[in-house]
Amino acid sequence: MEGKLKDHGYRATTGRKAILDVLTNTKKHLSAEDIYLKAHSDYLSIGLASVYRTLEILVNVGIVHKFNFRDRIARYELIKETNGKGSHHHLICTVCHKIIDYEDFVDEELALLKQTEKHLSKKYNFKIINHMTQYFGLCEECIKKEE
Amino acid sequence: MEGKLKDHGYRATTGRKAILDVLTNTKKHLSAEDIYLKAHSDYLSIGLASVYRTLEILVNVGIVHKFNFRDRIARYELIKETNGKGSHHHLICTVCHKIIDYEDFVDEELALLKQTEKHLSKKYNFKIINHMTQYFGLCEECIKKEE
DNA sequence: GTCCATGCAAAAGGTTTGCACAATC
DNA sequence: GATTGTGCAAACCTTTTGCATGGAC
Repeated sequence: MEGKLKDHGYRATTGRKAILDVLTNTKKHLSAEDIYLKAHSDYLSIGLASVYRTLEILVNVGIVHKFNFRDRIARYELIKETNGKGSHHHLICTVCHKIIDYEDFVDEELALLKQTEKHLSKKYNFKIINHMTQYFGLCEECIKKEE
Repeated sequence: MEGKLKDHGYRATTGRKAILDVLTNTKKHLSAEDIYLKAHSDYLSIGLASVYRTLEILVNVGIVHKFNFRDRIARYELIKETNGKGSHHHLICTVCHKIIDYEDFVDEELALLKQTEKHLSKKYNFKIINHMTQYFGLCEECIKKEE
């Protein structure tokens, strides 16, 4: 993964490695500040600005995916290359903003999405790199609270 | 549509009607500032803060959908009630940030999404209100530029 | 007439940028 | 040793909020 940085002419500095480490070893949907705080344990002097700069590079290089849910806080996660169904399927509660990742039923969904991808690529001459599906609605607790 | 405002206890003011008008009569993916600028032609004295306040209400009431693409600018569009396949399928170029809406192939896609929706609702006790699919990649022009 | 909505300006808060210093190759 | 990356603080820009005034019911 550090190799990918060097391939693109970027240096593999201690700070960047620390950030990659954080992304590798934690749950998803981390904000820049989350990453900044966690990276401190490995590498005390890192600054928030560098975290942002590194994340931008990682997104451009294709290692990291940047999300925007409903709020203005960007969230980041590693792109898993093992299969296409890693991570980008979410249930988002519009009341409490909780995010549930689901991994079920993704196989069948994926089959169709792949097919659609093929159609779309051809029709719009668009090179698809990845995708994201979001369902908006009410989570269990917020349904109860509404009653 | 104004009725829906009143049902929820909100007043149907001139400014709010102007905003609904803008949303009804323009293309999608408008930012708050876009709406603010366009609303000025109908209703000169409207302020940006009121646009934000109105948009928040419209989202809560379920008339408008709020999007976040890659940047920090929120975008808004009317929710079409006629069918489920109105609007929330996008191809997003990660280089030039162009957004292409596609309407093709949505029928089949929708069938599966609906099915997945049912499964997910049951499993997570989540009440799904709407969904969005985004494909990230490179648009035709940006592919050419890369060469 | 009461209460809600508005406009303006100021504040908030996530992200970006300028600059001198430090680290990498 | 040259160039790229970093930390800090200040700037930026979208969105939110406070408050006195205006408009809807």
